[in-house]
Amino acid sequence: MSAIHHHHQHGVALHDSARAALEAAGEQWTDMRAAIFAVVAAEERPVSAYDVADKVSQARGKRVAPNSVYRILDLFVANNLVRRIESANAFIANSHPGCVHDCIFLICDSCGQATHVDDDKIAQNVRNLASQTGFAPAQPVIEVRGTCADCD
Amino acid sequence: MSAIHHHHQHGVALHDSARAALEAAGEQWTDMRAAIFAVVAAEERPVSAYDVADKVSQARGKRVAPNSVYRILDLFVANNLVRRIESANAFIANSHPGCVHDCIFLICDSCGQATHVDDDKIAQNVRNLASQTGFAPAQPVIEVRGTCADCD
DNA sequence: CAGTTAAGGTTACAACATATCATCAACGCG
DNA sequence: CGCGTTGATGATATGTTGTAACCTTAACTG
Ligand SMILES: [Zn+2]
Ligand SMILES: [Zn+2]
Ligand SMILES: [Zn+2]
Ligand SMILES: [Zn+2]
Repeated sequence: MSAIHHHHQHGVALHDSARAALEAAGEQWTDMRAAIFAVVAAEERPVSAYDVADKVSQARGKRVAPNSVYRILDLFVANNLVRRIESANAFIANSHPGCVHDCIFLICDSCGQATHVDDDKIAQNVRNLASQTGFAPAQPVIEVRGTCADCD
Repeated sequence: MSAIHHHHQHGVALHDSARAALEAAGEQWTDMRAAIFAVVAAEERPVSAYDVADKVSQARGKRVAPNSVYRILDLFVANNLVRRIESANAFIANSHPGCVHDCIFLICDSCGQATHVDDDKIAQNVRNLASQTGFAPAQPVIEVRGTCADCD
């Protein structure tokens, strides 16, 4: 495997790996959780928790409070099903739930699309740099704002 | 100059370079701007715009609305006097206003302290990675959450 | 002087996030 | 069965972060 890779999973396959990953962690895959994951996974761009709340409310024909959405998104983030995009205060489905990386996201300032790339070498360099100064890195945040190929 | 460096400026010196950088950009260094810069520069941790508003209000004995603070912080960020820490929704003074880098910040989840490091090689690798996919990088965001040496 | 610009004030509102307590279903067990 | 426990979600309130719209003032310009 090269240090740089790129991978995707769509629709049912992604849903299934997400469910498997969550259940492997001893958590339940409930209807509510499935609905929230579906909404996040349907988007190529990061979605805000409030957007998720609106969409899930529509899908279920019943108001779902942001509060409940945050609870579940936090659970997803903790279990690597979803990643938080710090520079957008928003969330995006992890295209490879079982597999843990210090992910790098390229976020288009024009269309909002986020591309997920992993480069373990860069991530390791960042962690090493932090360690050199006596800092114990827990979670590198590497996001690149710019313009995607389509919007260029 | 090594690719990795680390530098600081304090008190009057920092204030002076900030002023010089802003004026070189054709902007004014007003009392309000000086007061806001002073508040941000006095902290080793990222401060929220609302914290700045409170502190500046105290310092001037007159309420300053967050709105005004945001206006000026945005100007500072645009001119590289202050950096925004995306993962904290907060701001920190740039320790080297004249000098442009893709800065890397190490933010302690325990005490909140942020350390500013520059490593042009890592930053360049991140930009190159983005470019390889056809993405035009404008602004890499590289922040590391973790625990500082003091809190360890 | 009138016209223009830049800085900042005032008010209102929108977007993002958390805290607290209540409800309900599922499960284990005497 | 009745009962206590746990985990998931609901309801409501509140806190924090960020923007929009419009106004006032001071300075500079012709
Ligand atoms: Zn991967
Ligand atoms: Zn785009
Ligand atoms: Zn530097
Ligand atoms: Zn610390």
